[in-house]
Amino acid sequence: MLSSRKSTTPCGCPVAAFQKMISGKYKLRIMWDLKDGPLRYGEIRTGLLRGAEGTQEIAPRVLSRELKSLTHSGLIDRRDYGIVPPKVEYRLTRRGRSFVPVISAIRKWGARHLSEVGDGETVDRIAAE
Amino acid sequence: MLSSRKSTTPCGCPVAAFQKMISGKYKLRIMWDLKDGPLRYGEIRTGLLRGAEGTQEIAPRVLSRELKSLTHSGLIDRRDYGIVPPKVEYRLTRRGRSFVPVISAIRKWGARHLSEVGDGETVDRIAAE
DNA sequence: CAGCATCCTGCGTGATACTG
DNA sequence: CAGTATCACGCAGGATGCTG
Repeated sequence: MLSSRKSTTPCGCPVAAFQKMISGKYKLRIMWDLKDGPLRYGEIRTGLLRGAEGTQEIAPRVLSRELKSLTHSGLIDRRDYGIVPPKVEYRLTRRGRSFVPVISAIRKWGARHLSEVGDGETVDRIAAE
Repeated sequence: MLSSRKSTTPCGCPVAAFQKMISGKYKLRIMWDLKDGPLRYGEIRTGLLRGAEGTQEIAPRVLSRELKSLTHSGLIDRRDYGIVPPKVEYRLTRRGRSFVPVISAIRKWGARHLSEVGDGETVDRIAAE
């Protein structure tokens, strides 16, 4: 039954596409860190550890996955210097750069409306409109 | 040392908080649909089906979860009319409303840079900066 | 240094059936 | 109508250990 074809993202929800594209805990952070210029694999890794003291090290497998995904999405570009010891840099593509403002918007909103809530714990319902 | 406090979401990543808050396939879409005014449970459900032909019906459990999560996050408000047959409306809170522009930014970016890519399938790497 | 190979686990998501 | 109760499954994400 039509399982083969899903035609995902019909047209009514670029949001869904967006969500899939940046799904993953680190993608947005990676892009944000990259906005200041190219970074090497290790630098990205280190960067992701800042502000995450409880966290151990990011599993290489995971980081690698994220980077590949972003590369595949055309948001970042991988530059391998092909030397030893290895040196690989990641940088935002044009498309990726165009996305930075969006992340910026998200961060600004977060800064104003979440302050430091975010962990998923009781947001002290300010709800009541 | 510098902080015995775990201080989740240290400060360097409101993005992470944001991601958690809107994690879930429908949250953003729900909010977007809600921007035009209050909707009932069933209406939201129906709305989510638009543009998702391969998709079956959204599992009540899932939708319920999303709605609770959003309510808990203070982005939407649940209004139970307490009558039979049941009538419940969901609407954006002030905070939720403030978030709409962000979604808008996402949609705009998506419309311009993803068109209809999103499925996760070969984005035909436009990469090369 | 920049990864890849393997195993394991939690939870987000879906499907179905039932209720106030 | 607006949900809750169960069962099941795929996959993101973490932990090691190894390599060119």
